[in-house]
Amino acid sequence: MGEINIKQLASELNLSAATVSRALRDSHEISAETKARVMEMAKKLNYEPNPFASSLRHQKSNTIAVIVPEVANNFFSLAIKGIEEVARAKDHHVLIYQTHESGELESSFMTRLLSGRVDGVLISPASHVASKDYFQKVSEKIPMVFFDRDHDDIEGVKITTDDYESAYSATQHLLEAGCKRIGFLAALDTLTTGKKRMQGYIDALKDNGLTAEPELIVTQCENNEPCRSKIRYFIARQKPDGILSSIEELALPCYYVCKELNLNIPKDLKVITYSNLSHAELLNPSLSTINQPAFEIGTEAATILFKMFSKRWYDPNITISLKSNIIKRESTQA
Amino acid sequence: MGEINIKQLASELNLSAATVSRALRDSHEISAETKARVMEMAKKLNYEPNPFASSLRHQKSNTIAVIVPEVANNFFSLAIKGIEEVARAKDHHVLIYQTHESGELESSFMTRLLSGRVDGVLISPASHVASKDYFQKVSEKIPMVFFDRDHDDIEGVKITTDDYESAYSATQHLLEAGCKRIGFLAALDTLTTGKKRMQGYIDALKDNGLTAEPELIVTQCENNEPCRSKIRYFIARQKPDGILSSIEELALPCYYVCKELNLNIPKDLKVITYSNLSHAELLNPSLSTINQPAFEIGTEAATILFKMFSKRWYDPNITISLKSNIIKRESTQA
DNA sequence: TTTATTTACGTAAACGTTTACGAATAAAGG
DNA sequence: CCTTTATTCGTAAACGTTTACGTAAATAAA
Repeated sequence: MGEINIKQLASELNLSAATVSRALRDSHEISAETKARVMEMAKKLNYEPNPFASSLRHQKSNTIAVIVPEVANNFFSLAIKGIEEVARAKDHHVLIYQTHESGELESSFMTRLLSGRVDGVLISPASHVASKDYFQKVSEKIPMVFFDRDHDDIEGVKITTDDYESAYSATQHLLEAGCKRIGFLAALDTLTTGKKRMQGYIDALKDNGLTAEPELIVTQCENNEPCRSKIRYFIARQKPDGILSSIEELALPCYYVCKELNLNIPKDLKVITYSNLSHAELLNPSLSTINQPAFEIGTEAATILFKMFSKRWYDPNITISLKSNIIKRESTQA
Repeated sequence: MGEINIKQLASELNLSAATVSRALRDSHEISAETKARVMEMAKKLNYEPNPFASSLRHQKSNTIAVIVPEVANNFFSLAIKGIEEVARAKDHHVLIYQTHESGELESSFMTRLLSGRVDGVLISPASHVASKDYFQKVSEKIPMVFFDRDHDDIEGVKITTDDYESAYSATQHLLEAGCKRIGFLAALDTLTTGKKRMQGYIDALKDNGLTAEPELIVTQCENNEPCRSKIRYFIARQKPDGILSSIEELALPCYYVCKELNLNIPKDLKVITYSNLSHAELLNPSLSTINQPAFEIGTEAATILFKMFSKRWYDPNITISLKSNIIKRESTQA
């Protein structure tokens, strides 16, 4: 580990470790002259204080944890970017954990964070839920903020987007583009996020005199290979003329499937999806998206976490909703 | 921080802290009966050992650092995914740092890691270089692996891809598709990575009886807004009929620019680029890519780092090159 | 001058673990 | 029976920092 410690540095200067420690933290108890001597020698010897000793003594880690389903995801990588930048400004370190949508893994990460390894947690929960006890347990001990995803039966500080409204608007948009038979590719249906998106879809249909038929809602279709064939079967069988996808990973397979089935987007099937694809405009056809402010969600969540650290945040149970941006492109053209 | 510590746990059991510690680590010095009692009570009281005390004592952190230019990037997020998975399997924690291509930031991160905060470092260096001393300084103290990017004048363990060969092949591919005037969008030219890509381009031209004309090489064009206008000017002025881009971020602007200039890809201009875009196939036209095995680079780099930890790796100066995959699509069709 | 206050530093304890060393008991060997 | 060895556990020191407390000298107030 680190080479030189504060005692060696102190003896080099004929000072006590206490004085050196205080000098380095610019304490008023130390003379300017001594401070200068200490600083110089510290730089000369490349002294770096041992963070574990420091954390042990202070009972704080200057570290936060970010728990996400996946890093390699347009939304989460952007959110993490935002989080890291805020943490950097606050001189904190960022630990990353991937759950791969597993509740068990998530539970294991969370409970192990109770050791004091981090001062706070930013989490976007896994969709496959085992137990939920650990959320409560952790948030009782250390500040915690949900971002993007959350459970409606868990209290906490939550940064989300306008999932209901955006799904409603997107459905409305499909209807206005002439769709009569709109399919919904569900995901995250164990989470508030997914439920709201579905409810927005259902209500928009209802408000337009239509009913959401169960056979038009595709569920249990996560990110793996059977997914595409399930979608192919759905499109071939149900012949929807519009699709609202609740995650990017389900929308892009539609493009491939339409090629296979010789269907034209948007003539035969219009597609709109939640997505943070930065180049949706370059797709063929360009893809209409519900774009979530991923970066801002990250910065906002992190900012609030730091406010919780400094007790400048008092509401333990609040949901802050940021606006998504619906961008209409060729894939939903009338 | 953590609520209960080992002393309280011990007193609860009428044992000494030492015994509890040993029991938890399954030491042979402790009777099976006692171990069981300890385990049970530890679970009951949700005991989590304080990692800082443990790290302080052991002089190891069970943590690795990943330093990258950006997290929100198709390549790096995939690499990080791979790294995290390997670290998970080894029960290590992963700290993330973004340099935003700044050498100063990178330097600051690196030198502060000398405190012992991490047992090893995985780094993909920033393109804007300040000094390079810190690479040497860090790698002398703790295991360090370069991935994807590196400096040719710095020794070390490096996981890269076949940059020279892939650039050569891509250029060859453009030539075979009929290009006579191939532009090169340079990036990372301070790094071995970028230099090799350019050399591959130059040599491929030379081997085909052509010379790389300076006005066909666009440099100093990083990821920001002036970038697109620079590319627009380049295409309008130099009228290349083929472009090899050394990073994804420079290739996609070509698509936008060609729309603006009413140029047809691939008829008027063929484009191929280094990229980890997962849906290059869906672009209009579908984009020919040099696909780097980002995930594998991540896992390979991490695996080697762990071998260095356990002294099962002896070569301090070696470059391991993984093969990139050139995927020819519509954007380079003859 | 004496006393009170300020300045500048040192001593030692504490943070929570781990582990070298030692000790007590039990089992085994003679 | 005594001695040796194995088993099981406790004591105390150590990891490197920080900080409450103490103290000596210098300065100010009386």
